[in-house]
Amino acid sequence: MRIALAPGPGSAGLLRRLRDDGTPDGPAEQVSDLTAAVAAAEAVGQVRWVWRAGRLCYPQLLRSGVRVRRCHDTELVGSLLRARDATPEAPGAASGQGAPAVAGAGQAQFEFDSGAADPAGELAAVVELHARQLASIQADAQPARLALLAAAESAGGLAAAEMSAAGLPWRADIHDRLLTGLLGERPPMISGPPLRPARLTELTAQISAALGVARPVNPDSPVQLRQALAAGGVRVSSTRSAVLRQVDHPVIPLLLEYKELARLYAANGWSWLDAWVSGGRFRPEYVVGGVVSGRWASRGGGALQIPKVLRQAVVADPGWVLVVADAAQLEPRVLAALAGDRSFARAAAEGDVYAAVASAIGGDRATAKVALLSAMYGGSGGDSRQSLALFRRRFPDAAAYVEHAARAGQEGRVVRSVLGRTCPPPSAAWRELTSDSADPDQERDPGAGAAARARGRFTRNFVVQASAADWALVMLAALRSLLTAAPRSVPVPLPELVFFLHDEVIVHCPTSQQDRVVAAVQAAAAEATRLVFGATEVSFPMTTAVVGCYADAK
DNA sequence: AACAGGTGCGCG
DNA sequence: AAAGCGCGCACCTGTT
Repeated sequence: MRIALAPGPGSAGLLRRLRDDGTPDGPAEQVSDLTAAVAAAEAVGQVRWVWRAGRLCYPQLLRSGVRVRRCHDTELVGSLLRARDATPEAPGAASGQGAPAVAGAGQAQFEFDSGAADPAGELAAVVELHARQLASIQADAQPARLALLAAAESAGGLAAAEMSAAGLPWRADIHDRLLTGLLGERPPMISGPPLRPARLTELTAQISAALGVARPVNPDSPVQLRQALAAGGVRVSSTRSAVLRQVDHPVIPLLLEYKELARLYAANGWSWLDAWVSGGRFRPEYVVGGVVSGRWASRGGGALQIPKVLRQAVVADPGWVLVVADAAQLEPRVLAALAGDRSFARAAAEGDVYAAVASAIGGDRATAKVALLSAMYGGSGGDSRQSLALFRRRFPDAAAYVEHAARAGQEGRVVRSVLGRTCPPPSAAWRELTSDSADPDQERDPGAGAAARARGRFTRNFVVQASAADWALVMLAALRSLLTAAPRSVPVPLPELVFFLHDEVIVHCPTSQQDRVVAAVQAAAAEATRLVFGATEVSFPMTTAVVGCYADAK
């Protein structure tokens, strides 16, 4: 059963039952307590809520303790369909001029036109959009796959809101102790230029002394630092750690230590703690579909870049544990399943893919890993050349799959993930830059080849990264539903999804539930593999660790 | 004072 | 000859 929903005014809202094709099945109904109405409908049966966006509608429900199982998120589905239908401007090959930008056919088709301050207007818009989106999915060349993607993306919207509401358990006291140990006491908050923690001040002085400069150098300034290094006879192309590490000079260890600590202080120091951790939880805001490949992004708090040292602060509540699960070597396995390469699929059938590839190409594991990464990322650096050639000879179908995607990108075409997520078309500037000139006298821009190859690397990687994101999203959706659907003879708090990062998920659960959660993770992975890739020899194992502290997972 | 773009580094 | 994919965020620098 589908029910369209529009919130407001206040705690009231509008509901309208829909048939499975999206047409209304009755009149719109006003309810005075929307949350209660949603809870009541969820208790009775399997509802798919049809709403403008979980991002907008769901947090309110969660605050009242109401969860929903399924939804159709017109905002998220709309952005999938817009990406699919986006058409680049006509190539400017003949004239060398970029053709004027023409809105793609689907450009305006899946958007909200009303500001929807009025619930009736929003409900009508939702109902109409939903029907149009269902029809558009049915008209796709691969309707079943796209429908799965739409459902998974919508479920992702639910999971994201639930994870933000639950929060990642975070011990501010441990974090604070860690900072103090590494940086010294927290600098007092005063007006004027911010004070540095003691350890950073100390290092700054030592760095200036080691460089023998009269005026103190600000190590945060690449310009100043490069000048000071040059004055000391050290010439570097940049002040990146990787570059500095190759230099032999007494100041280098000081600089490397400074960089590491300054980064921790700036990105995840006390201010971060004040801003993002409250009530023992870190509550990031996830942006579902925020990356073109379908990976999630985040807004504020740098949720997807928590440094490894801070994992010490992620500690389960008393009587609870963290189940940390990670899809092992996801991208190579995805390539194996995508490409239908028999030999490669056999290599990815179990165990360590890199080791299996190594024995197939007669090299060591590290070489095999470089070859695989080069195949998936488009690298061609000196060391990878030979191993990549071996890889291509031994696994021709896998190599051909990514090379085909690279060629499409270079030629300005788009590529799609296994479930039909489409990469963006090239920009007008790219087309302009790379278009062949009809005028033989006109110099071709020397950057044209580089731009074409860069797009080739992007689409080469897109088919793998986006298909991996498809798999992970379906896995997350399956896990979410397994965790909440589990029968509970004794009332025990439900396990909670608390973190998701590309190929890794953390569930916080009562200790008594840990075995069930681990089993659910494995079941979710198997389900995702079946739904996304059908019958395949490739396995997608998930490693799981049951720990009290995130830092103790692998 | 505010902004844009570059640099650098954290994560996968 | 140059060369790996995708992000978010903080700081610096030059400009308005």
